[in-house]
Amino acid sequence: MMFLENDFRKTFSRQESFRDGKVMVSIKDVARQAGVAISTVSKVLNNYPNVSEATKKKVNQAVAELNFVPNSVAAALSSKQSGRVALLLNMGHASSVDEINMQYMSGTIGQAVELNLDVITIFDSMLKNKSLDEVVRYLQSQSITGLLIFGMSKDDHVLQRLIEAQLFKIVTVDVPIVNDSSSSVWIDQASAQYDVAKKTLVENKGKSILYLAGKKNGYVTQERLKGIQRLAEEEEIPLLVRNGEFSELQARNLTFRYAKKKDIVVCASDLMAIGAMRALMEMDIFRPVCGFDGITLMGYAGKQMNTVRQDFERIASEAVVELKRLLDGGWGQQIVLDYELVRMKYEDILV
Amino acid sequence: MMFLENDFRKTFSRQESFRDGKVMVSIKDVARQAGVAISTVSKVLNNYPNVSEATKKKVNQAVAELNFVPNSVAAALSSKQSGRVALLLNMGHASSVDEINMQYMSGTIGQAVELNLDVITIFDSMLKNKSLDEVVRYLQSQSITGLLIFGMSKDDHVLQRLIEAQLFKIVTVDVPIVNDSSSSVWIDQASAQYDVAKKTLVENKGKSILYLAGKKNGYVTQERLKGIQRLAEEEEIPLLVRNGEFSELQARNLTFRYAKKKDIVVCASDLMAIGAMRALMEMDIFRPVCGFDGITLMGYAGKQMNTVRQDFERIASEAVVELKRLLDGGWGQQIVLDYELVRMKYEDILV
DNA sequence: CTGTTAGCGCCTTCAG
DNA sequence: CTGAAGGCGCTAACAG
Repeated sequence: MMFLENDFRKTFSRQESFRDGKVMVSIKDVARQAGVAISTVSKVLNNYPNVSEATKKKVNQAVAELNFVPNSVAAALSSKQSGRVALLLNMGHASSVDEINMQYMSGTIGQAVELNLDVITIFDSMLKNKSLDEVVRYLQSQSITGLLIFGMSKDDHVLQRLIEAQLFKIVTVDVPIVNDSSSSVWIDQASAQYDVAKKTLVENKGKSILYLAGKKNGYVTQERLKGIQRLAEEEEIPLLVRNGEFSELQARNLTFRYAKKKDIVVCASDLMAIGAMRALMEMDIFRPVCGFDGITLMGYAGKQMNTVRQDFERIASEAVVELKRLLDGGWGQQIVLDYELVRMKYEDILV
Repeated sequence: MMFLENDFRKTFSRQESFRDGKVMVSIKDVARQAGVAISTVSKVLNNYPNVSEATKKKVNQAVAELNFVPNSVAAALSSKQSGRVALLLNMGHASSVDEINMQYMSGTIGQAVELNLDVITIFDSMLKNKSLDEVVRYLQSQSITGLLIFGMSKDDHVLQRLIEAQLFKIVTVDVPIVNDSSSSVWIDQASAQYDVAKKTLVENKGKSILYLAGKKNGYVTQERLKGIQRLAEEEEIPLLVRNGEFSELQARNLTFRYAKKKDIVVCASDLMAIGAMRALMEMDIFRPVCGFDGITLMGYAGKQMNTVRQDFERIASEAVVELKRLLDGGWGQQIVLDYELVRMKYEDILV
C-alpha cells in the first residue's frame, strides 16, 4: 500500500498557525479595526438595543474584513447563558434505534447551527448510576444551560428530578412533562395509534386485535395503549394486549403464541411489527400487521405494512427552537406535532 | 391527557441554583479548602511533575470533599490545548449508514469520556461549500484542537487540505493519510475483501466473479478492489467489475444485468449485497453473494451471506486514543485493526 | 449611545 | 516545591 507523504503545508504553514503565530482574530482586533471599544463590538455582535446604525455598520464591516468568528467558548465562560446545550440520547442495541437517533441528532444539530447553539452529545450510558448532584455538576462543568432529552423512560428518576429541579432549561421529546423551564414536544400518540390501527382494521375487515405494546415504563406506551383501547371500544371488538417491550424477538414469540386467534396484529413499534410479520410468515398464516415509527427497516420486512411516520428530524428541530425560546426567557409549554399514516414497502426505501 | 404539574423543587430550589446563589464550586474554593494556592491546585489537577505527595493529597481530599468538577470550558479558554475535539461524521441517506455512524459516535464518546476529551459532533453537511479558511476559523472559534474524521472521500478537497495544513491534530478512519500531526486507523481492506470473497468462492466452487465496487472516489474502494483483483489473478478466473457506488439500488440493477453469467456476486458493502440478493431472488436464480461491513440489516436480507465484520465502536475508540496521543505531542502514524469473517442470518440479529 | 472596568474559571510563566 | 500575577476572549454592569 502507498500512503500520502507528509509535506503539504502550502496554505498554512506550521509557523503561522494560531498556536504560535496568532492567526486567530479576536474581538479586540475588530474593535481596533472599527475604531470602537471592545464592549461596543460585543453589543452589536449580540444585537443589543442601544447601538447607532453608524457604529453598527463600522463594526460589521470590520468583522467582515477580518473574517472574525466569535469564540463561543469564551462567550460561554463569561456569560453563563451562552447557548451551550446538551443532546441526551437514549441508546438501544437495535439498529432501528440508530436510525431514529441519527435523525434526532441531525435535526438537532442542523437547527442548533441556525440558532447559534453549541451542542454536546451525551449518551444515557454516561449518566448511568450517577446521582442527581453528579449529573448537575457534570452539566455545569461543561457550562451547559439547556438540555434536549429524547426518549427518556419513567424509570429515569434522576432525569425526572433534573427536570423538576429546574436548574436547566429542558425540552423533552416523547415525555409529557412541562413546568416553568421545561417544555415537551411530541405527537399525539393515542390518536396516531388509533388511526393506524383503525385503517388496518377497516382495510381488512378485522374483528379482533392482538396488540403488542411497548416498554412497560415508556411514556408513549401508555398513550398508544389508550389509542388502541379506544378503537376496540368504539368498534366493540375484542382486544388482547401483550407487552412486547419494543423487542423484535418478544413480538415474534408473542405472535407465535397469540396471533392465530386474532384477525390483525397491531404493534407499538415497527421493529415489533417486523418481528411479528416474520413470525407469521414462518407460521405460514396471514394476518395484517401494522407498526409505528416509519423506519426504513420496514421496507425489508417482506410484506407491506401500515405504520405511523414521524418526522424525527423535524421533531428534533422543533425541540431546538423551543429550547432556544426557553433559554431566551420563555416559559415551558407543550408542543404537539403531526404525523402521517404510510404504507411501506421495499421499493419505497430504495434510493 | 394528564401532565405533570410544575412544583417539584425539592432538591434544588430555583433560589440556590448556580445562577443566583452560586452553587458551583471552583478551583478557588478547592485552593482555600486545601490551604494552598490556586495554581497549585491546577498543577495537581493536571498531573504536573513538581508537586509533593503531601500537598497532592491535601488537594485531592479537598476536591473530593467539595465534589469539585473542573470547568472544561474555562480550561479550554485558557490553555489552548485542553482537549476539545470535533467528531466529523459523513452522513448518508441510507439507514445502514446510521448504524455505522452511531457506532462510531458511541465508540468515540465513550472513549472520550475516559480520556477527558470534550466532543463536538459535526456533520459533513455543515462544512459543505465552506472554504478551508472558513472551516479553520469555525474550528478555532470552538477552541477545537483535535479532529476525528470518519469516512471522508477523495473529493473532500477542503478536508484534504485541512489535514495537510497540520493546524489541528487529526485522526482519520478509512483514509490512509499520515503526517506529523495526523494519524489514520483502518483495517486491511484489501485482504479483508480478498478473504471474504475467497471464502465465498471456495464454499461454492465458483469459477467467475461479478464484483460490485463502492464509491468511485472512496479510499476504501480502491483497496478493496485490489483485494478482489488479487483473488481473481491467483485463482485465474474471470472478474467483472462494475461500480455500485455503495448503492443498494445500483447493486440491484447491476445484478439484474450481469449476475446471470457469473458464479458469485461479491459486493463492496452489505447494502449492495442486500440489493443484489433481492434482485437474484426476484430473478429466481441463485448466486452466492457476499458483503462487507457486518451491519444488522444483513439479517433481513432473506438469505445468509458472508461478510466482513468491522468493530466500528472499537475502531472509533482506538481513533480517540490515537488522537489523544497526538494531542499529547505524539507523531502521526498508521494503525491497522483486525476484522472478522462472519455469516449473518436473521436469528443472529434478534435480541 | 459609547467606553471603562471587572470579572468568568482556569492555566502558565516566573519569582521565591 | 509553592505562590503571585497576568492573561485566554468575551460579557455585563456602570459611568460618562
